[in-house]
Amino acid sequence: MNEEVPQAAETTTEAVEQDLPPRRVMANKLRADILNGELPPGSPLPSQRELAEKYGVARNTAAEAVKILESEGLIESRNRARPKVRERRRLLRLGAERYSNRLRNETGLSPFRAEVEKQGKTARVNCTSIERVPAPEEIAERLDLPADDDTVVRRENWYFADDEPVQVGITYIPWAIAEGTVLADSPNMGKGSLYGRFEDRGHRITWIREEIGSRMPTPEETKGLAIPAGVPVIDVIHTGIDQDEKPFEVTTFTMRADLNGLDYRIRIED
Amino acid sequence: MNEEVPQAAETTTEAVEQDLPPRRVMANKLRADILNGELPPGSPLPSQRELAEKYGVARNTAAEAVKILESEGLIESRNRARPKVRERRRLLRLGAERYSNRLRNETGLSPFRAEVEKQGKTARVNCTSIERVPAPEEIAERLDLPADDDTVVRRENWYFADDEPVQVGITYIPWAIAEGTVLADSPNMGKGSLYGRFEDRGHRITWIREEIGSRMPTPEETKGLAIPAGVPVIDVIHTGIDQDEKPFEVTTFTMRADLNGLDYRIRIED
DNA sequence: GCAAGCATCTGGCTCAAGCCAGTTGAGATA
DNA sequence: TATCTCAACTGGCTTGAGCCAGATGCTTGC
Repeated sequence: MNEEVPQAAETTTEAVEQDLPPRRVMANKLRADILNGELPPGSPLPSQRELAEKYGVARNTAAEAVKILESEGLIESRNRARPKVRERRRLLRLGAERYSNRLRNETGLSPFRAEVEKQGKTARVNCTSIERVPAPEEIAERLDLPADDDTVVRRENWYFADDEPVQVGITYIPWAIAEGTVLADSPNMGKGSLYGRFEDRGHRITWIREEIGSRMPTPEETKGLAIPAGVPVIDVIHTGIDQDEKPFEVTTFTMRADLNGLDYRIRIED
Repeated sequence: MNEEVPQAAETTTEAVEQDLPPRRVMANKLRADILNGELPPGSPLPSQRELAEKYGVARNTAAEAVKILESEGLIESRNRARPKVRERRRLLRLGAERYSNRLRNETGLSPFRAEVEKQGKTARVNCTSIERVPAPEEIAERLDLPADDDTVVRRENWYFADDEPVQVGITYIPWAIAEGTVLADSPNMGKGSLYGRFEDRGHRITWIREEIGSRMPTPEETKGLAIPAGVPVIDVIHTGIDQDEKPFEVTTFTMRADLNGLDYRIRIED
């Protein structure tokens, strides 16, 4: 490096520090390095001790700066190994077409499988429990259950793409519909999967309602879905509605937001 | 690879400490107190110094435990005041009906206003900039713009509910459509708002595509939307599509996830 | 060429001490 | 009664010291 070539404008740099505490200044500089490609995705950060020396702060402070970036989702640290700049993963895009009756009849696949395999990954679904329980209030409302008969079948499913857990779904089915069918007691749904069985019982999926929110995961979810720090979850309350406008099924999904997205095409009614 | 599928078990309490580091144990106990109502929403936490003494740890450690809960979105700390248990706010529920042509013609309101006022709040929208720019790649794709003519009007809007900033939207409109209309230069859209003007130009909104994701906010977003720690944002890439299946507008929304949710009712095609 | 063993390094976590700016509430003042 | 002042307190943040378990990489022995 020889002559000083004057910079144009400062697209980024020196708004970085303006009486901010050292850990913030440091975090800002590291963030800039990540965003401008100096620290490309996948590359390990320098050690805390090196960073501390480089920026003239205590190791503690350096660690805090790193933690800031971690909480922003820019950095991933695994156990006690070097933290790395997080790689942007390709999202699973979940649309409404996956519920299509035609698609189901043609492929015989469940909505999740259909979607994941379309995107070139390997799908796996684990049904971890099937129980008969009284419906939680939120669910009873959406299923229009009478107060004196709110028994539902609760089915818990874990969804994997390429052997990585990506979401959990809990399906609630009115007992009146599930009774005496595989819905009530078998993890194996057969051809056409869940919605095939609903159709057998006279409920053809015609509308869905999707209520979508996002929040930070609970500790249980963090553990169960192996969610890295700085990654939220997307919550979806999905209601299946049949040809007679009757809800026949509610599923609550909890999905890792770094691996899943939603993609809907919706007709606007006049 | 044996995936860990956690069980229900442990409805709540005493898995709390099992060789976890003190700050975790402490966080778990505090979390339990919050979830079981001992510390109701809105109530202030004891001071760090009190907590430290109560749990027999250094103040530093107590502060870290609090920070854990903050990052989970359970606690809100404002500047240098006592942290409080976060109150669950009512969500703005954004559906697709707000784009309805009939609704627009009847009320003359923009989609956001229609939705917010329906929910009994006061809506305000600030148009902070209108520029003519080349379309970012993501946008050009969705608008089907030819590479040699990718000029768009970029309109930045800030949305407030009851005077609180809840989302930002950036709308991109092909220059060919905006040229010579208020779309190109005026913050004031007139009756029927944005989509009224599109209709004037022969583009009646018929379909929308909504691509939804979630992530932690950038520092700019945190500042601009006054997002508390532990709250993610919901990203929506919204594409407006007309009666001829032509996209005529793309808007990217960034919304506070603690104040906004989405609620779609979607017809399943056979 | 390969596996096992081992010393080194790293991040996770805790502590005690301390400074500072902003919040808070009680009491004084108008 | 309403406003102002001010001292006490609070959380934010930093430091430097230190312990530990796990990751890492080199060396040794087969």
